[in-house]
Amino acid sequence: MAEYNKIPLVVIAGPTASGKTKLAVDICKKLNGEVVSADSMQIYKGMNIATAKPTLDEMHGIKHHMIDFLETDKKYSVAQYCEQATKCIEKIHQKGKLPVLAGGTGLYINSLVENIQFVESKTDYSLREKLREKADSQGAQVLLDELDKIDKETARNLHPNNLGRIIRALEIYYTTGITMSEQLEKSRRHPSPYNVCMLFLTFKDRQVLYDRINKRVDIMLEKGLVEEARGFIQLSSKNTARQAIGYKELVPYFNDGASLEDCTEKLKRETRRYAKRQLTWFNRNPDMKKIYVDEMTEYDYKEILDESIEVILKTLN
RNA sequence: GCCUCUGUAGCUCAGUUGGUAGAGCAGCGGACUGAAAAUCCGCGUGUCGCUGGUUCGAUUCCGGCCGGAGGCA
Repeated sequence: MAEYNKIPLVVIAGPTASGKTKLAVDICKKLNGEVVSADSMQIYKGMNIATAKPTLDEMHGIKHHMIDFLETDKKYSVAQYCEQATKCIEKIHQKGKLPVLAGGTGLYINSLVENIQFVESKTDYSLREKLREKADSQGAQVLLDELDKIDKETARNLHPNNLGRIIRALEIYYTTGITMSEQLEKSRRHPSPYNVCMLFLTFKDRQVLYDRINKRVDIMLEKGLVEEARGFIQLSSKNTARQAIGYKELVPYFNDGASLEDCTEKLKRETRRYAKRQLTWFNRNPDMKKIYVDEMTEYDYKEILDESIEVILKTLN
């Protein structure tokens, strides 16, 4: 039931190529909303084709936030995302409009909706570097043992191969004095300010989603993905933007004479795997209302939209 | 037409001196709090082409059939 002191918020989650962009725009048109993107790659300027960033045409005059604002050599993080997106949502609400959070980055969506409070201190890259060197010379197990003495609970849940997480857990302790598990508990002390309705676009038949993905990659190529990629593969692999699916898979084509066909296959496969990880992420959230889009052709689309609107109105009012 | 090779997981292939089988890739499941389109963990999913025979027991040995590749004509 609605709570009057909370900000109404619609969330549209789903794997890549499930139709989030279109649905978000149509919901905004019907309910006087604005889109807030929750996508870790669409934030970057110029990365348009590979990220399937909505075009002006596709936006239909609906305002989109949190896309296309960051230089590709800049790093970004969940914490920054939550800070910026939260402000966006407040502003939209103050204007009397409905914020519609749409995207495929599960971590961003959850952290924002659940109002996760991140640690105050900034990322300590030099400390990370030191810890990484230690792992290189003495093995990751040494770091995990070190963590185990500090924070048994977190250490138990980490595999020695997952070095990045081990380092992060140590970083939190060494820079703030509190352990990762304490921080996890602390991060949830603030209740969510949102009266939220979450829709999850998903598929009964996985193959239908995979077919859509394969087709979409072909369309991206027709739109000039190769040319776009040419401009980004020079980025250092340290850059977040360089991790986008659609560029790194084409590197062998540019540099090592691999065939475009082979790279395209790889690109499709990586996109499918990514979609699977997204499904895993969203599936575990029981608060999301599943909408099966298997038959989301132009013909049935109206039904999906109508159902979405109905669920939203019922949940938010 | 004859000869040779070959048929095992979705694909490429290993293997069982006869006790119903295992690698890589693909796939599936999961985790996720400052990299998250990232990172990491777990899981063989199988009428061993079909059909007779020998055998306590055949995917394995033998015969026939079917499919594929090559050679000789």
